Amino acid sequence: MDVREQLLEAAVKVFAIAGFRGATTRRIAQEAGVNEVTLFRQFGSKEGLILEAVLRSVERLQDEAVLPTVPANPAAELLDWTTRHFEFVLRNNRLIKAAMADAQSHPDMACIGDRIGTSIEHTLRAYLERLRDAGLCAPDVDIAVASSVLSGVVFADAMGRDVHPQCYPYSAAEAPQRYVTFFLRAIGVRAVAAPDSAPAPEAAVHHG
Amino acid sequence: MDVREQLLEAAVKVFAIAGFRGATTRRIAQEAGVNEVTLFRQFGSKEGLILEAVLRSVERLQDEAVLPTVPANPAAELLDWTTRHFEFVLRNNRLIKAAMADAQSHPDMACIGDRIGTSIEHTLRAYLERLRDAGLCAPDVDIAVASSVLSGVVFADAMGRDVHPQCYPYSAAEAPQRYVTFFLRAIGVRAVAAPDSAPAPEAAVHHG
DNA sequence: CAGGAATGCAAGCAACCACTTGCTTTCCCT
DNA sequence: AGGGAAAGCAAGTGGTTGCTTGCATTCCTG
Repeated sequence: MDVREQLLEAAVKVFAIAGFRGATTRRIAQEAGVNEVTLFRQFGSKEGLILEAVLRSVERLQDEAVLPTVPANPAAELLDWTTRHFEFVLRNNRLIKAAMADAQSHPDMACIGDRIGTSIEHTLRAYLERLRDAGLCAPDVDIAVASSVLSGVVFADAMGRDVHPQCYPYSAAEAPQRYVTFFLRAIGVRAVAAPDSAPAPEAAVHHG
Repeated sequence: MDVREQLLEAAVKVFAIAGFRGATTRRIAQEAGVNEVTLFRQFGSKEGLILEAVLRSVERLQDEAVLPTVPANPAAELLDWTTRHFEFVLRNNRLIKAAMADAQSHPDMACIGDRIGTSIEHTLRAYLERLRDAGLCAPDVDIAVASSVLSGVVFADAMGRDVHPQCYPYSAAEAPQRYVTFFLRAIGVRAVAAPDSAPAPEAAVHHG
């Protein structure tokens, strides 16, 4: 494997654990199995390395969770999005925490929050608007609030489950299903109606 | 004002901005308008100071948001709790971010997350259980999920509104009302309360 | 095989860090 | 007024950090 690649991987790893100040060049180089001098020869400075590493790490996983352009099976589609989004935030738990904390003194780091924000904006909220326009949920639902609620509970769970687990008596595996069930009821989506248009991608939701 | 007090206030302030490693003793002392040596004479070490400062700061606000033992007006009571909790997290936005990030390398710092968690556990969730037992909401609501949803959206909004404001087209002032309205509908609480028991829900928020 | 580029290694530099020491000054209490 | 505790001040100590330098080694290519 390339030396640059090893350094980039080690940089995100150490940064997620120790933050910007705690991620020393010696530690990153050791983690990468590379001499510290090579780090500076390749990236010029610690800042250059960490910034490039975090940016690349964010870009790589921008589109893991997607939603269809035209809603067919809200229950299954929202469960799929919620599960993927939840697992993504859970997997990058520490990286997100570190980036959020360092974003103040290091504004370029805010990209990760911005990326997640625009992702939610352009997928979940747009989907919910189409859902409402298609008459598949209650017509008077506040879409912006609904979007914030679903993405918010997913974010809070993924960020806080390890810190205060007493708030989450259900496992991480079943959390998305529970949130989606609650959410569907909140926005007035019927338990699945088998429409004539499209069959259900997954038989995850039982019939009513 | 006491020198200890000045140092404790300066410590939380600087820690919230710069994190544990970034909060140097020189900077804290300067922010407090106190000689650096006094810091060590009073608290022994940087760790002792910051830990005591953060702990005290957390304890101070554990009792800001409360809920009644016996539910009377769910809409007003939940709006009051949500508003106070939201304003608390919003006000301590950066402190929470810094503590979350440093909690990994500094386990004693995790108390802030733990404190918030138990606060939610012992106030909101217990309240919702009583609400259900009193027949004031739908009987089949998943209380743990409902509690996570309301506290989650409040947390996510307060933590992310400054980073990706495009997700929050409504102002911070009206956010609690919107979330509570959405939430009440989700758990099946009727919009009405007895007109003689309490006036408009907004009246319960200010003038405390 | 020759030569240049990339990497490793040892050492070091200036800055900053938490923390200490010795001494002077201020302030409070009787 | 006087004595002791608390605070300020200047200087310094050992350790760490980002980054550099000089040189030996490896590796790839023509």
